[in-house]
Amino acid sequence: MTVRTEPAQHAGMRASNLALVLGEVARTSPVSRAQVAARTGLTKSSVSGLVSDLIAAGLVQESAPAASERGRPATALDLAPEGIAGLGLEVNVDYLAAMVTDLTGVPRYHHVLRRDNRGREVEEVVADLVDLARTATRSAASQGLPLSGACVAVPGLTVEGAVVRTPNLGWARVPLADAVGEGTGLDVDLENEANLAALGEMWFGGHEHDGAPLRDFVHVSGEIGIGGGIVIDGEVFRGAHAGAGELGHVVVAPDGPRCGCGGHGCLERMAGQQEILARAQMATMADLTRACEAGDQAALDAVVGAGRHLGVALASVITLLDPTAIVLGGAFATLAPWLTRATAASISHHSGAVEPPRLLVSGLGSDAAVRGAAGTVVRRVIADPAAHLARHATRRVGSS
Amino acid sequence: MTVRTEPAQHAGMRASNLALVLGEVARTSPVSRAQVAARTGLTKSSVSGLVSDLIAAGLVQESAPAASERGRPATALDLAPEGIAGLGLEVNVDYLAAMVTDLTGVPRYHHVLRRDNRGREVEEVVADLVDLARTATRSAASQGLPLSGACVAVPGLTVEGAVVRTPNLGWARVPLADAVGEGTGLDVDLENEANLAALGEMWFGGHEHDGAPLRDFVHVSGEIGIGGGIVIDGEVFRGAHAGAGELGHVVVAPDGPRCGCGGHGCLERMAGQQEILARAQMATMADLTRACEAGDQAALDAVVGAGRHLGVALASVITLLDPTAIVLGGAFATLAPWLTRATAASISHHSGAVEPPRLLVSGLGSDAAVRGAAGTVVRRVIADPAAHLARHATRRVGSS
DNA sequence: CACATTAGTTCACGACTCGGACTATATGAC
DNA sequence: GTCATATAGTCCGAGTCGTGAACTAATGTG
Repeated sequence: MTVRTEPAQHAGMRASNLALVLGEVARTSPVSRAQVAARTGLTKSSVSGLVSDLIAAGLVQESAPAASERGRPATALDLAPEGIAGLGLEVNVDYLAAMVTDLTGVPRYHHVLRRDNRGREVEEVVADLVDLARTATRSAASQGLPLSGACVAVPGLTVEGAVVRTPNLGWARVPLADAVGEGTGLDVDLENEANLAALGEMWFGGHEHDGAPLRDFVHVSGEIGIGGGIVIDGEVFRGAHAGAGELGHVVVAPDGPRCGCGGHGCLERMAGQQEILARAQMATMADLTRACEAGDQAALDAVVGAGRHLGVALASVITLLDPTAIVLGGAFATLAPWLTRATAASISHHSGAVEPPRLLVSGLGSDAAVRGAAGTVVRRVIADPAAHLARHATRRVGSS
Repeated sequence: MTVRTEPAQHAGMRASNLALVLGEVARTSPVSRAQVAARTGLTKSSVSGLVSDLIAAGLVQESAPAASERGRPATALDLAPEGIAGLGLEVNVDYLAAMVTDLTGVPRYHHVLRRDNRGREVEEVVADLVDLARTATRSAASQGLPLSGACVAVPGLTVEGAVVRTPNLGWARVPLADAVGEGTGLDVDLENEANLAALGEMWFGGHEHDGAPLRDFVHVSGEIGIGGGIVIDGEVFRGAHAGAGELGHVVVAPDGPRCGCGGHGCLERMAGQQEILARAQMATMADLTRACEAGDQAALDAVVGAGRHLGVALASVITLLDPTAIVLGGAFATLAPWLTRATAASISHHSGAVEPPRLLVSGLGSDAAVRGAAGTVVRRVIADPAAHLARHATRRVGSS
C-alpha cells in the first residue's frame, strides 16, 4: 500500500540487505552468518558478502567460536562497540546534559550541568551547550570512539535544525543545529525531548511486550511541562507539522481554566508540576516526594488528583491510538507509587477499551531523553549502514 | 529508520519498480514513458520494459499521441479502465450496499438495500449481503470487468476476516469474509467502516492540501455511532489491536454519564444521533434537518451543543495527531451548515494549535465507505502490480 | 578413522537496471 | 524540399548483485 517514490536499483538492494543483516546482528548478537541467513531469508553466500563489507567498515566484528553441539562451530558476529558512537545532548529548563553512546548502546560518557536556564540569555546557554559538547567529543576521541553525529533534545518544537519555540524556556527561532555543528564539526539533528525520551525508553528501558521490545506505545514525560511521545511500529509519530504527541494539551476539563497554550482545561494546566505543588502547598518536587513518603494527606490528595486528570487524557489517547502500553516517565515516574492507582482507575472509568494497555513506569527517569538522543545517532547508522560506508569509503575501487 | 524484515532480491526490485511506474501512471495520467522516467528517476529503457509488462497484464493502455510542440510526439499512457475492478460491500445498521469500481476509480455498479438490520438474524443479513454481492459480480462480468477481490465495510472491529464486534449491530465473532468469499469466489477483506470512509474521502472526495490530495487527516463519520478514521501518510492508522481511531469514545465530559462502551462522558454519548434527537425532541435525522432549515431553535441548540462537544474531542485529536485537515462526514456533513461554526469555535477555545487544521465537509456523504471499500481492492493492485501479474501469469516463459 | 553434521566460501548463472547508441517522428529555418 | 534540432522510445552491451550448488573447513559420533 505504500507509495514508493524512489526507484529500486542494485545499490538500493545492497543497502537494504546491509541494513537487514546489520539489524539482525544488532538485535540478536552474538549470531553466526548461518543464523543470519536463516532468519533474514538471504542465502549464506549473500550474507557472507554483506558481513565482510560490514566488518571492513568496522561495524561488525567476529569473536571466538562458541562451543557447538555438532559440526563446525559458528564464528560469532557482534556489533563492534568501537565502530561508531553517537553524541546525545539535551537542553532543558533546569539542566544541560551530554552523553556518548557506543554502537552497542552502552554509555561511554555522561555529564549533567544543573542550572536554571529560564532567565539566561539564549547565546549564553548555547555557548554552555557547545562547551559541553566539545568536552564530550574530546572524551570520545580519547576512547577511540569515532562520533557519527549528534542529536539535541529540546523541550519544544523543532523544524529543520532550528528551535521553533519552547513554551517553558521562551526560545524562538534559534538555529541550534548550526551552532552545535560549527562548535563540534559534527552533523547535528534536533528533536523534541519527549519524542527522544520515548525512543530512549524503547531502546534502553528494558520493557517488553509478548517477549519483544515495545514498538507501539505512548511515553508520558512529566518534566516542568507534560510531554508525550507516540511510538508507532518502532518509530516516533510526528504528525503533519511535527506537532503530534502534545499530551500536555489534551483537554481533560472542557470548562476548565485557560492554559498558557491558549486552550482551556489542558492536562498540563490541571496536572502539571505547578498545579500539583500549588495544591499540595509545596515548593519543590523533592518536598512533595518527601511529604508523600511521610503520608501527608494534602500532598497525596494533590498527586491523586493529578493522577485522575492524567487518566482522563490517557483514556482518550487509548481510544484514539490503541497502544500496547503507556510508559510514565520523568516526575510521574517518581510519583508513581502514589499516582498509578488513581490513573489506572480513571482510565478504566473513562474508557471501555477491551484490551487496555499496560501502565508501565520508566526505569531511566530524566536520562531517557539524552540516551534517546545518543541512541538516535547510533541507530541511524544501524538502519542505513550503506550511507555510512559511502561516507567513509575505505577500500572501494573505482571511486577517485 | 525502518526495520526491514524482507530480503531485497531482484524480483522485489522489479516488483517495486512496477509499482512505482504504475503509481505514476495512476497519479498523473495521461503520461508518456519519458515523463514517467523523468519523474521516477528510472531510465527510459527500464521504464519501457516495465510499461510493456504492465500493458501485457492489461493494467495500462496506450492512447493516441497528443499534439507535441517539438520532436516526436509522446504516446500517452493511461490506466486501462477494464483491466481490473474492485467490489466494495457495506454492512451497516440501516442498509446494505455494494459498489463495483473500475481501475480508474469510476463506479460501474452501485446498489443500496435500505433495511434496519438490528432486529434481524445475523445469517439472514449475511445471506442478503451475499446475494447483493452476487448481483454485483454478475454486473461486473457482463461489463467485461474482471474483479480482483472484494472488501467489506463493517461498523465495528474486524480481525483477520472476522467481525469481532459491532456495538450498534450486536454482532460478535461472525466469519464474514469466508461467507462472502464462498458466495462469490473472490478474495474478501474486512475493514472498519470509518477507516474505509476516510480512504474513500481521500481518494474520491476531491479535497486538496497545498495542491496535493490529502494524506494526513482525520475523518469523522457520524452514522448511528460516531466513528473516526485516522489517515497518516496516505494510510489508515490502526494501532496495536486494530482499535485506533475510535473518535466516538474520546472523553469530552469527564463527569458525564455512562456510555454503552463502558466509559463515561464519551463523545458518542454526548453528541451521538440519539442524544441530538432527544435534545431536539425529534424522531429522525430527516426531521431534524428540516427543523434546522426552518430555523427551529430547539433543533439548532441541539446541533450547536453537539458541535461544541465535537470540538472538544477534535481539539484533543489535533494536539495528539497534528493532522492537516479534519473531514466531517455522514450525518455531520448533513448538519454542517448549523454545526461547523460551533465546532470551529470549540476547537479554537480548547486548543492552542499554531497551525490549526482545516475543517472540511465530506462530499461523498454515506457512500464514502463503499467507495473506499471498492477503491481499496483496486488500489491494492496499483500498489503491488507484481502480485497481480504473478497470479494471472500470462505469457511468462519458464513457469509450467 | 570413516561418517554425519553444520559453517562458511567460491563461482557460474540469471535477473535486473544503467547508459549510450540508434531509430522514429515531429517542428522550424532556409 | 531539405537540413538542423528536439523529443520519444527501443536495443544491446556492461555492470551489479543475489541465487544455488559444489566445495572446503571444522567439529562430534560410533
